[in-house]
Amino acid sequence: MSRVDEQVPGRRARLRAQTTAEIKNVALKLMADGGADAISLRAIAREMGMSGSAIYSYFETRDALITTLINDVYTSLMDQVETARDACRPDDAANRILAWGQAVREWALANPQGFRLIYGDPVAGYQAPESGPAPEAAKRACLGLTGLVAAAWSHAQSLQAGSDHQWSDFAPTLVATVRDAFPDLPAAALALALRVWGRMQGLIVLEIYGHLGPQTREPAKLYHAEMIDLIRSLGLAQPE
Amino acid sequence: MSRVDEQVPGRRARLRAQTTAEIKNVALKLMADGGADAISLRAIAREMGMSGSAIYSYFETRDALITTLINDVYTSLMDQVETARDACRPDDAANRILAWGQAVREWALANPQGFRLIYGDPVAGYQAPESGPAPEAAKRACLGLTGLVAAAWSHAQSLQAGSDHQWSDFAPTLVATVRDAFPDLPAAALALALRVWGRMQGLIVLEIYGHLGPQTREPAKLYHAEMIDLIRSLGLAQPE
DNA sequence: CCCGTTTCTGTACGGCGCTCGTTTTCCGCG
DNA sequence: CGCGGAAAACGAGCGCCGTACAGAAACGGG
Repeated sequence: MSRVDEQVPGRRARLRAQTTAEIKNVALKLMADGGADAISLRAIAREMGMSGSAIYSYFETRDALITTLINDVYTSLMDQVETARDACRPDDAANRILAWGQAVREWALANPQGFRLIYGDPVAGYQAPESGPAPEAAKRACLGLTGLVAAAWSHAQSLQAGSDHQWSDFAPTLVATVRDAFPDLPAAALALALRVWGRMQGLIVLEIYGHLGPQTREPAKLYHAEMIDLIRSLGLAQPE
Repeated sequence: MSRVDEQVPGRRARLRAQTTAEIKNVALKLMADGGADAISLRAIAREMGMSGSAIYSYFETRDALITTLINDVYTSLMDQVETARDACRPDDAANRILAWGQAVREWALANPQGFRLIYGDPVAGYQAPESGPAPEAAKRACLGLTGLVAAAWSHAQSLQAGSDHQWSDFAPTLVATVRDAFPDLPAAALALALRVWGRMQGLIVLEIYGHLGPQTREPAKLYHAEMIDLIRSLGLAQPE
């Protein structure tokens, strides 16, 4: 009830936020060279010039730090991907798909360890939480792709015969979100979105984990061809 | 020069092989529940009732053990996949592709930690060796897929316009093997094979690493649909 | 100014990979 | 049979790690 009343953050809280941010930055630096396993609380503390156990004032456990990192990194990936998509005109479905895919790949190449953190084995015995920003980001990914598919659905629909997907095949919350955003879209379109997701990730994962490198010198060309084929398989005219 | 003469392996060597095998089996068991990071030399030794440092008579380092495991596991995967493929008649290109893809997925679901070991971050700071059984198995995968593509090439060729792949885009040893096995195949077909690889892996990776589970209850249906679409995109008639 | 909360420190425990000097085991040869 | 020597196993120790805990220090609101 002081004059300044709710100077909401408070000096103490500001310092705390700053230290928390520094911990995360150092952790990201350690991860960038050395992988997720190189993220050690003691190393972070050493780098910051404080005692190892002091970190525990900011993160209850190493897993908690990793979880936070995953949330941050996943969110940053999705931000960048959505930005790239939105740089194309909304009615240019083909180029929006291409932009999405290439944005994912470029982000992955720029942040390989971050990509591994999100999509790979993040850390020993780590269990992905049921909810939180990371699953939220995964849903953004899946939903964004659904949007891309929705824009192409009038062309793609006729090519999706043969598989009989039900709404009950999917997670209720995802279904709710999708049906809210795209009321007229059938379950088959959501299935197609998930398949598109897998198709965009496949080559990237192989590349990031070093399985493609020994086979080809032109992974970018390969990925581009795959995206073109994907666009064609959705019944869209090829871009450019 | 005893009566048994050259009982070539020798009793000692047999014991050694047996112990080596036991170490690997215990390691696989530890990996099956707990992931690759749960493979600790001390835990293996404890399980086997011997001193921790004794393991070093059999494996120079933990990474050496992991490398051996990767080789074994990767080879077993490829054996199983090739067996599944060969259960289809050679001229039934579509079903051979389907069999290949589903064999990979089923193996992955049966050995998720093994799959992570091969295609994910196997272990802290682990660097894939340049040569050895594991890259060899990767080449088998890639080459096997090339065979599938080759069988479909007469149908697929016309659909691969637009991308200009050169032989020089690929690893020389891979090119040599491919051109030896399929002399008439162009570079574009090899590119297609790599793309098919990525396409088969994409959904599996998402599923194994738990990104698909929260979204759908029917990953098998999804994967099957993807394989059907893949087959269609190669210009083949859909199976059964 | 002072009390309570927050933050930080040092120490400790157990587990890890790995090294090294020592001891045990046991094959193969004379 | 006995023995020499190689292979294998041991155990202590080093430096890491995550984590727990008790006490000291810093600090902000009353």
